[in-house]
Amino acid sequence: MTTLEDIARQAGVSHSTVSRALADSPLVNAETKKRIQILASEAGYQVNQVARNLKVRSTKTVGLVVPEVSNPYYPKLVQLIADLVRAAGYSLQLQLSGTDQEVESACLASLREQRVDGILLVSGENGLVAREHVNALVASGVPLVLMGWVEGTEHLDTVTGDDAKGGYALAQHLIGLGHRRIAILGKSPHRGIYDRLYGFKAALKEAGIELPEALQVIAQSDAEVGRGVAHLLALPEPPTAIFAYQDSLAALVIGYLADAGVSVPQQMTVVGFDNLDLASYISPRLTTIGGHIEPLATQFVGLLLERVQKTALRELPQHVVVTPQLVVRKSCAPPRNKREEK
Amino acid sequence: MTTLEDIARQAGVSHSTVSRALADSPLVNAETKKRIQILASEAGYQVNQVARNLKVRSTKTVGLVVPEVSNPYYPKLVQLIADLVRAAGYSLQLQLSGTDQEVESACLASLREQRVDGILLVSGENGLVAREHVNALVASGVPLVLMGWVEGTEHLDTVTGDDAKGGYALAQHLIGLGHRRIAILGKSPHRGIYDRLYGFKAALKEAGIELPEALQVIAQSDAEVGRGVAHLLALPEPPTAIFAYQDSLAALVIGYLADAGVSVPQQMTVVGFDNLDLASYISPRLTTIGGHIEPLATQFVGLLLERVQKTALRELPQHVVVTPQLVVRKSCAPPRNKREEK
DNA sequence: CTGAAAGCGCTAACAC
DNA sequence: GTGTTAGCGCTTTCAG
Repeated sequence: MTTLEDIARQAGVSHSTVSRALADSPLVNAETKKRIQILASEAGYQVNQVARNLKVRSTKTVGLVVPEVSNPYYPKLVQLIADLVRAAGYSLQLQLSGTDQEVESACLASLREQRVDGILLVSGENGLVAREHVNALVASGVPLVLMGWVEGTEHLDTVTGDDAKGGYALAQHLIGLGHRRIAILGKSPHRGIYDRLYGFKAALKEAGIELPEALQVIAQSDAEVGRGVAHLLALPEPPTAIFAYQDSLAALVIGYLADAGVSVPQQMTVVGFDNLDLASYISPRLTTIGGHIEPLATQFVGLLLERVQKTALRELPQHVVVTPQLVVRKSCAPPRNKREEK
Repeated sequence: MTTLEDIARQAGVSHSTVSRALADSPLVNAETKKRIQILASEAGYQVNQVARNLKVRSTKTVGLVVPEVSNPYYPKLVQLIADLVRAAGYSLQLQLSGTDQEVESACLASLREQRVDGILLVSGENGLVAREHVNALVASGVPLVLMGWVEGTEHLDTVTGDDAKGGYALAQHLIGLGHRRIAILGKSPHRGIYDRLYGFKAALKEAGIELPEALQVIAQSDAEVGRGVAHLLALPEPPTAIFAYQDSLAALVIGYLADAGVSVPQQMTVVGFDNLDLASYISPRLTTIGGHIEPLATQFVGLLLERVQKTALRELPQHVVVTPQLVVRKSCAPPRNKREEK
């Protein structure tokens, strides 16, 4: 691997001159600079960032920890973040924390050892657990911003979507369509997802609509979604609409409904949440809540880079919240009885 | 940031002893070792990997460059790779090369500057373009393995799926079902995807089935897929089956067919390629070609780590090819006329 | 404008 | 067993 020294020798100058020349410093004679630059590029020289980083005490790298990338929500986020980070001239160190809190800790530790300039932490579905780790990190002055709701993080910079508002809008939409018997279906509501249910339920309550236990199904796996759908259909009085509180779940629900010969939206209304790409390529196209991911990503890296770049005054922790929008597509219709009434 | 020196001072020993103790070297007295370890953990000491890397001339990091992560094919791959890499004790440096060859070059350059121990390069859809860069890398001895078909890479380690075989199997399946009028639809076939078409066409030819121009539609965007579907349906003699040579395209096709009131598989058979997760959660569940991604990922990182770890004898370039399987689900049926004949 | 020298934090001979 | 020393390759004073 060629070093500064190597090309310094070739150019007959000292390695510091080469360093300056390659940094395009005005302190070096234009001609020698040119000469050195040419020499370097001919030799295929590339700075050794690890040496450079050691010296300048910065890596121009931000760490991103997300739970996984096989759940389609995250890739969308990662792509946006990656583009923003790159645009700002930083590299991205991606860590997948899985669902395991130990792995999350390990990720954080690794990033710190790597001396990344800042950390973007997306809380897992079970809420963040590596709290001590995070606190230690913050205490040690590493800029960190958190995405997702986690209890007791007022002292941290955070960005979150206003899921409650989204859930509320969704419920209102269904109610407006005439639905009164509405089911909800999804994974057990951990903190990350609790709010969308909260808002949804609030709207139902306001409208005086009951949400009996029988219409609330918890499904942790694909197979359980299938069983849940079967359960709902077998009810003496089945729902006319289902709120699957993640788009991928909604897609699954639509599939199981089709298996049972129930068509969407004619015989059943289904709505999701997040407006992932899949929402627009499944059929019927999904009515959902969206538009939050992009601003979330922007604020996420914006906030971090602000912290990273101004080494000076450390201000109060910021809490950004982004309001999502209702996205109306094709998966909803008035309930059957309503239509017949007309 | 606490350093070895800091805790050496606290422990009243030299920094090298601390270094040894933390590396759990047997060369240091058991008691002092214990004492140092405790001290270090209390102080929240974390090695400075950048200093360490500089010294040991290795980063225990591998670079992964993929075009993007918003196309659902890649996240699946990235997840698998990330898990394998982590399991082997390496970190992952993710770079998104986009569709732009300049960006790809920049990614490669950045990884090299970062002094990653090896590079996993997934060729973009347009085939790899940063050839000079890749050659330079290989010449400079950085282990690199390439995923995806690219011309003139016999001198590189590569892993590829046998897409031709997959395409062939798919066509045979359709033919077996009785289809004779079959359309293909997808992006303009660059090298990365050419083979699946090649195999598909070969099977048609063998069976004496024509594939007129009118049944070959190129669609670069979502909207064009819609137009393509409309075009096919408007044909005097429309196809009875459509091969959309990427799962996400197939999903889109199914959606547009639904818009036109054409149901799958009753009125139209649709098949995809890759068996992404979405293939099993859209409805109808998609018949496709799958099972290649996992072995591809395994071989990909296996090959790289082999190269990275044995600094000794550099063997001949390896070319691994993985054979995919037909995955039969619900999106195919015999063509209408056939069924009526019975 | 350029060179000499120091030092980032660590590991690994090499002494003792 | 432990300390001393010498770098890894780079940036950046500080002198000239």
